[in-house]
Amino acid sequence: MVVEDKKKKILESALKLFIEKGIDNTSTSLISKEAGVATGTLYLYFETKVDLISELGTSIQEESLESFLDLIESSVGYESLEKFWHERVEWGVNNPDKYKFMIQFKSSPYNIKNTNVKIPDHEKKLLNLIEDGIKNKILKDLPSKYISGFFSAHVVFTVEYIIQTKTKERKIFFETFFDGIKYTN
Amino acid sequence: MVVEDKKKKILESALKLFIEKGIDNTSTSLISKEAGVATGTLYLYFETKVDLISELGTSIQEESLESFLDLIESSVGYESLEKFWHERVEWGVNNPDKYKFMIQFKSSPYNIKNTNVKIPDHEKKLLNLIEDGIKNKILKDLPSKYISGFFSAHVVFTVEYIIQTKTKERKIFFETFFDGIKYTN
Amino acid sequence: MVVEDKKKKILESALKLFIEKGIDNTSTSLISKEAGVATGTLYLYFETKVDLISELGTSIQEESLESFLDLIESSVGYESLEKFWHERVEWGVNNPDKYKFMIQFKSSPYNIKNTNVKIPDHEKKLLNLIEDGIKNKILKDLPSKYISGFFSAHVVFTVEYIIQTKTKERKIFFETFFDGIKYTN
Amino acid sequence: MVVEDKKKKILESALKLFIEKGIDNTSTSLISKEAGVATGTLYLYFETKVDLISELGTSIQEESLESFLDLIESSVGYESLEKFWHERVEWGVNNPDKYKFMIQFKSSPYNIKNTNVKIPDHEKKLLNLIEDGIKNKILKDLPSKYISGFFSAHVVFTVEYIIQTKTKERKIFFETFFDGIKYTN
DNA sequence: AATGAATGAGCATTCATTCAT
DNA sequence: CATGAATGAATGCTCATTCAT
Repeated sequence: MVVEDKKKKILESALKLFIEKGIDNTSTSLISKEAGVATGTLYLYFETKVDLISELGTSIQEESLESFLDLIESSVGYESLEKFWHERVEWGVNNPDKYKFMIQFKSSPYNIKNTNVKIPDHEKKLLNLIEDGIKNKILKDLPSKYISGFFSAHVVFTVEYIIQTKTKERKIFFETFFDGIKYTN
Repeated sequence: MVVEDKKKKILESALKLFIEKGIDNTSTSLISKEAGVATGTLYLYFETKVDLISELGTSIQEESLESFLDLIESSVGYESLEKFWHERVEWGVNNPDKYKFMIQFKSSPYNIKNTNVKIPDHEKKLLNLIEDGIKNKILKDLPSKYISGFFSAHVVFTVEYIIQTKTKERKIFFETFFDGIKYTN
Repeated sequence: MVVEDKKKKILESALKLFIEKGIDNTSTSLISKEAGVATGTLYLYFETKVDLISELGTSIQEESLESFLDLIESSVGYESLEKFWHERVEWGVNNPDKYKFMIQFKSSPYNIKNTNVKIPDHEKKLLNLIEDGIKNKILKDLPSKYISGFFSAHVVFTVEYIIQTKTKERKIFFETFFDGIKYTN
Repeated sequence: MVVEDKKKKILESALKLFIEKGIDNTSTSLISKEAGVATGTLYLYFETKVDLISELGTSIQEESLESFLDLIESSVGYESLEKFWHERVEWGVNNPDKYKFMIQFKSSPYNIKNTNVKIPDHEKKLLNLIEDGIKNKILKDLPSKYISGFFSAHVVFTVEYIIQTKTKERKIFFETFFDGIKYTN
């Protein structure tokens, strides 16, 4: 219990500082100080700074996908896509720090995707659903990878917008995505 | 002339290395070596490493907007928006290094927006046009800031997609943006 | 009994690791792990790492002299010297790890000769015997300290040679020492 | 000139401290302080601490052999061997610090013999001479490696003895070596 | 302007030692 | 007696920056 608390505290401090100052401008000694532990203690829980970064990034990615995976079994249409979109946006809005770090981490050299199991899994499912949607003339005939990428980019942008403006709106934002990809004859 | 050439060489070397190895993993001495000048010479043109980074980021941002500003005088509609969008996307596709760095720089702790002059200027013009579009029922009644932000995010994502897939497609991608924001009754 | 077993286990583990990796590249926590005890346990038996090293060095030195002391009562001549020499060489050949460590320890900064009791004792006896030998024209008229030092150096070198070459020869090696110091008119 | 002075100063300081405190108990920052330069300066001249140690060890070994190599062409007998022996002993007595370090370095894990060219070269020559001596019944019929090793061990011991006692004697010491290996029927 | 040797604060990491359990 | 999590001083090394030439 207490042990896990200390590790948790270190991860939280790291997260906070990484967002504030950037990963490379945050020293391990500063993380320790922020977490209220000695410099050596950090190395009791993480072999290297890179390990700490990786574990933080991976654990947040997995956490962010937990609820998402439950939803992914249905078929694609306005409602199901909206549900997915909403779930992701809401997670980002409710976990702004983790969200910011996840974005930063994903495109960083520290993200050496190898132990990721869940993530490609969920991506594949989303792609399958999109391809179904295209076949069934619910979605435009675009590369499925373009649509899934667009989905992610749209979510990221919307999360940032909502955090900044603190707006309660959601539906109209989702529709800027869905109207862009829905099938029209 | 010769002086400016040296400064240019340093900026070019920095850009190349920043993309290759990341900003924080690129030492000033390595930049100097790559540029073929002495370590001290870099400090003749830039007070600090941060200044070099800022100047590089700002100059690329400005460069990317040069052509954009000329276009911005017209009125908003499918054609003019498509022109803007196309211009931005094409610049990104044709200057992938500068583009990558610009994205990286914008969300880095080094971008302490303060010396920006041109950028808010052009943003204001885009916002004005969007607001006109909303009033004239060409665009959906959304916050104009949301639309301009969506525009940028869509461009960024599309550039990345095009670079990765080397596709020649453009129009269908633009339409995923425009169909999302165009007025429908 | 059990207590002494634990201490013994620590000393044995330390010896093994010191030879394998060197004293300074062996951490106390590694010694503990090798000995199968907790890190803190080591400090129940030794105040500091230096104390552990000293005690190990001293105890091995004493052990190596145990048999030697029994022999030292006789008079100097080819046979008695050969007996001494042989005893020492054989102990080194049969205890190569302890021997290696002893040599290493003797010339290390950790050997701050102060607690030595037995050692000078035995050296004095050897010196007395040598001085008798000189008086009785059995040995060359050399400083007795030179002869006793030569004795030790010759033993050390020979032990190393025998370990490396695994030779069974002894007598001819002893004679390279004895012929060098025996009286000739 | 000045540059070489700085490097020389660092090597001298390192030598002094290595003997005083041992290699592993001497930090690079202490070496820098002793040499009167900044911590970073050391790394201008040596890539790593290990490189510094290696260069120091190798350069001293080579220096110690310079005069030795000239002598090695003659044939083996009392006089030539005495000349070799004397040369080596005198170098050790005149360079006590370098000598102590060389001994320490030779048997340390830092001596990864690979770039040594001169050293095995000279050893081979000495072995050849000894083998000639054995064939010509000048030396005892012992393994030539034993004799060459004995030579080195005898020199080392004698150097230590002379340094400690400050004696001027030489010839009688050499004879404790030569009488031990010379042919007798 | 240009050079590059020199600086020293700062970093990631280790490890002898302590102490609450 | 025994444990092992926790400590923090110390280490080897880097690098932005300076300055005498």
